[in-house]
Amino acid sequence: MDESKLRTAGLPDTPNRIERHSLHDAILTRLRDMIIEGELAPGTRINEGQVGAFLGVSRTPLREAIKFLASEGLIELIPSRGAVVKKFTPKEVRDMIDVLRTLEQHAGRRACEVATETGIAQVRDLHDRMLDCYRRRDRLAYYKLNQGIHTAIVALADNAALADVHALLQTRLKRIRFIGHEGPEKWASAVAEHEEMIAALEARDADRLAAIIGRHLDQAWERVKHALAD
Amino acid sequence: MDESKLRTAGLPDTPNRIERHSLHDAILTRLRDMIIEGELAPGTRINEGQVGAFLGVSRTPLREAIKFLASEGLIELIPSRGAVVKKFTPKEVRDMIDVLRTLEQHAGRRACEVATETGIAQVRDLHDRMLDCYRRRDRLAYYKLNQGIHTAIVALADNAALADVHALLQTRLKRIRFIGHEGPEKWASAVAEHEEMIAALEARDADRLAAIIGRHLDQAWERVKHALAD
DNA sequence: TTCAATTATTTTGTATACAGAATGCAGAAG
DNA sequence: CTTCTGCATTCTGTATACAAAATAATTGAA
Repeated sequence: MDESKLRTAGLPDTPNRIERHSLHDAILTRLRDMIIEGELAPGTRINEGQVGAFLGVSRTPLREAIKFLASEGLIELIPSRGAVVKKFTPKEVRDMIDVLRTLEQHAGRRACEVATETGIAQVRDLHDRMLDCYRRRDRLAYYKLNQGIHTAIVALADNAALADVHALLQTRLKRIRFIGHEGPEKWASAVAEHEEMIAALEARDADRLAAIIGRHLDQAWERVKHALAD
Repeated sequence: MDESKLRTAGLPDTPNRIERHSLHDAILTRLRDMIIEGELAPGTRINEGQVGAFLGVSRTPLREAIKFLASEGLIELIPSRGAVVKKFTPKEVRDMIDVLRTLEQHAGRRACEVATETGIAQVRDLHDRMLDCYRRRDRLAYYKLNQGIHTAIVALADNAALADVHALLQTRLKRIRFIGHEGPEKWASAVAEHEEMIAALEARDADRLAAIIGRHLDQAWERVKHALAD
């Protein structure tokens, strides 16, 4: 009796449910990663039978994942001819970065207004861990933390729509940034900029933060634009 | 010989291909409209069998459309429990409008720089047609042209990513705006603001245009916020 | 009567099957 | 040798079928 009562009454609205069907997300994430990491190169036609067999799933859930990624803009749907991995032109990349700058600047300003101290401290923490990766020259971990910091700053603005569109563009750019290997000197300056960003955020100096973010993303474009062929 | 030469050589890269398979887009558009127009109310669970039968298609393409709309943010996917029409909280709506303002202001500034005269003229044309609808009190046509003008201004900025994210938020807000019936006096002021917007654009006065867009979207929030219950 | 447990039904998730379109190839005509 | 046409194959688009999970209904017990 005690037990049953507990089970029905004591449960929170959303229990610690084990994600029963994560297969769908699994396919989605797997495909996305394959595109980002270049395993599926831009311009590649996605053969449903082949890829499905490779992932060990039938075409049905695979096609659903493809439709999802198409809406994300990573894949292009051509009627009766399937899906191809979207290939971004230099202008498109530049435009994405342009929008990203606008969004992050706005997020930064808002963050200066509404962020909690603990939230800012968490960003500082991420930054410290990123510095650590920089010192040990761990590029991949650095890269991930770098993205994480930008996402975290956007999150501080406490605006779901802002976070959504930012994540969307960030995802589309991931593959490009993955390629854009900057040299040591540029890497150092990028780290320095990050340090400035955090400082401005801690001082809640919105204008300064926005300016730094602007410069930071301009440099991101500089770093990346050379690696774009067609 | 002449004919064959013409056929093979004179053809443009992308011929006037009849869209053979528009069914997919048809389902997508139909579903989207059903959500926007409230035929599928927010919070409604989408029964695949039911809706599929209603639309006259099987569950397979329907599910694909649902996944697409889920990525657009109009539908929420709950594992093993299907899809529900996304219900936006007042804060979420406010946040969306906040981002929309940032995006449109940015677009406006860019448009002042890079827009062609003919492009601006086309916006003016849309505006004139909208005025016409206003005079004959044709709300639906007015509404559509209103959206079209905002989209057109964004398009003038010539930035695909910007247009993408703008369209995304615009779509999410469509249903809300569809509800937000403003009274005659507010309607008049909205029209006046539009007139100012076009004038600023024609003068390529970026700051003024941005200011007007800001006010315009603040008012959009004012108009809409009362209609939001939960 | 009320609550819990078990069963029945519905509904989602995935796989398979089939029809139609697109691609590739081979042979015939020029 | 080139080009066009017809055929075969491959691949996409859609429908159907089946398994597992979730929801509803029913029965039994306190």
